[in-house]
Amino acid sequence: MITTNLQLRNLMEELTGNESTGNAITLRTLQPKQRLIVQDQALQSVYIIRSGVTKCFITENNERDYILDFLGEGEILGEIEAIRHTRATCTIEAITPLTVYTMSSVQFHHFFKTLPTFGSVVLELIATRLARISEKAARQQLYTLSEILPQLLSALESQQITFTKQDLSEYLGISVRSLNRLLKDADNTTI
Amino acid sequence: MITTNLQLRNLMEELTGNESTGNAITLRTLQPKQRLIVQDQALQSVYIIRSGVTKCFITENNERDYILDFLGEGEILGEIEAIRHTRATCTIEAITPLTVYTMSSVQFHHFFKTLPTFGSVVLELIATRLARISEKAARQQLYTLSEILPQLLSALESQQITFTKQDLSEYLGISVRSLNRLLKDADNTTI
DNA sequence: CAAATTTTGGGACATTTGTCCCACTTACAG
DNA sequence: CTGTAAGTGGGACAAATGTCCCAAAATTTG
Repeated sequence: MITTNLQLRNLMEELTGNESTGNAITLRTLQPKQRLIVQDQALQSVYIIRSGVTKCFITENNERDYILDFLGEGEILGEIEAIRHTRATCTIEAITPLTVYTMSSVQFHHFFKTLPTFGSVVLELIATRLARISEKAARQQLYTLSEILPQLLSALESQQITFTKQDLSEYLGISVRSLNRLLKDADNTTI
Repeated sequence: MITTNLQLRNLMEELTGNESTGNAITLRTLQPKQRLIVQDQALQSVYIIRSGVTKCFITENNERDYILDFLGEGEILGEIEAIRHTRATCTIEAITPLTVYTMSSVQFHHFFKTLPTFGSVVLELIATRLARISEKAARQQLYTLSEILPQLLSALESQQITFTKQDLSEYLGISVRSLNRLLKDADNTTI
């Protein structure tokens, strides 16, 4: 539900404390609803979440949003854009108070090439994200929502934060109305 | 519609001809409907398409398939599994006669680390794939199919191969019946 | 604390999509 | 050439989802 990567979080903590790498990394804080990255914007930085949770979403031309994932501690942001030299493909918005490590895109490339641990952790993170989003897309197309909902609800219970119905429905790619209907029906069958 | 990566294809051609790297790469040929990778299977190799087209799909527990993408020349296969040390997350099936370059997963990691060009091309390819599948997922959730279909049809026209209705509907994540209905309606509005 | 705003819950109806089924065409093996 | 299988096209109905709308609850703000 909320992805994290403690390995990368710990590594960043280490790099920040290290004399030779620490001054390339700064910290930044955001409040809920503030946006770290805005779709179609050119980026100069790469971020790694130190604490807090964000939503990563795509806004289509019809102004509707689709939430790809909720990203938490140790997740990296803006790396796809740094690698591909493109504008932001999605928007990153804080849904809790947020602290991120910040480095320039150039520095990111430098770390990636010169620090084997950083390189392999980031590579694995991106590969994992690709697998996750692929599986999510498949699940959403192949199952009816009433089959997906129970999984989502149990995933929600183990989370410490609560999501708005709006966010949940955008994560599922359905309207709030449909989500409400499903939740009501789920209740009835449980009783 | 069909993704390709000529940069990687050319690079592989070069590496195959090169004395020091060539003997780590072999060629393999498949016929349409043959499977190069089967979901949940453990892999020992990484493949790069030399010629032909494949479909990359996920089979869910309800036996339905979702086609993530059609992969053509220069696309890499099995790299996610090599990076993450996991079993195959999807199945790769030839839909035309296919020739692939084959290398062991170990060799893949070695190339990635020691050949800067190979590393950066593969990294960029994976990043691009992540962006593509994210956009596809968003599009499928946020637009009605009648809005997506015209884009798909125009993409189809520029392709040299024809897809079965089955494949197209699995790419869209809908039933063949729905696809037929949409195609019929699209015709009527055009007339 | 009260007003204003956001969030939630749900009725009623339209639209979309799936399921089941059958007929017609096309490709291919014997 | 012929029978079988695979692929295509579509009717009829059921189920899922969206849209529009309104009211109650919760949250924020002055």
